[in-house]
Amino acid sequence: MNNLFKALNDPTRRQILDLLRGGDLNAGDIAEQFDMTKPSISHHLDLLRQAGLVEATKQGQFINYSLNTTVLDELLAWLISFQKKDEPLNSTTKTNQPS
Amino acid sequence: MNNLFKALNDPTRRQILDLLRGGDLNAGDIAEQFDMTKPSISHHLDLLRQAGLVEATKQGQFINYSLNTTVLDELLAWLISFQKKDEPLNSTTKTNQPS
DNA sequence: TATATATTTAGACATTTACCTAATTAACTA
DNA sequence: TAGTTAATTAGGTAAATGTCTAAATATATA
Repeated sequence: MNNLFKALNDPTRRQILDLLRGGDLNAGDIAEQFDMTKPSISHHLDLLRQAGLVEATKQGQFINYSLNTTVLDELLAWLISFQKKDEPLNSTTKTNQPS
Repeated sequence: MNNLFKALNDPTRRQILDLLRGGDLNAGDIAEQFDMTKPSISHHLDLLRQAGLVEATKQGQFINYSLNTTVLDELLAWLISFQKKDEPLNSTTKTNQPS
């Protein structure tokens, strides 16, 4: 989870993920969307890859990046468990009801 | 979202959230659970508070910390939207079916 | 083969982060 | 009121982070 949270803790990287929802892109096309140098974007892509959020596949001289959301499942499960554990385990406990 | 991701991007802070699932605790009781000084924990609690993940209420000389999971809803929605957008918008598109 | 293009790697730098110790603030209690 | 306890604030430090420029690598093409 550490790499995942680290990867998500940056607006540029989250924007990259959002971009890739529209379909695969190569590194250059991604870099074009940001006011930042290619090496910087390359670094961000590397962190996303380390977290398993994107996959990089070489296609000739280009490198294609695609989204991989399966890693997010773990995070999703963690979040959902919070919503649940917020209530007492015993579901017979009275909660506020409209009278 | 920035403060939220920042707050979650630290194992100690995530452990504090996990701790608070068991019920409210004051700063000292939280600090006791970690091999770290009180000022350091105080700092972590501050970041969690800034993100809206915990609420601090003074009770005499103690400060009570309680979990607030409503902030996680936003993150949850963001994550779920990823799971969806991964598939083409058009739901009539053929997917792999067992033959 | 020489040149151009796509991308990464290397190295430097400023900022942020996580931690510590020491000092401060606030509240309780003998 | 003096002393103790709970917690934060202040200030310092080492490590991590995000960015840049310059150099390197790999592929394509004239």
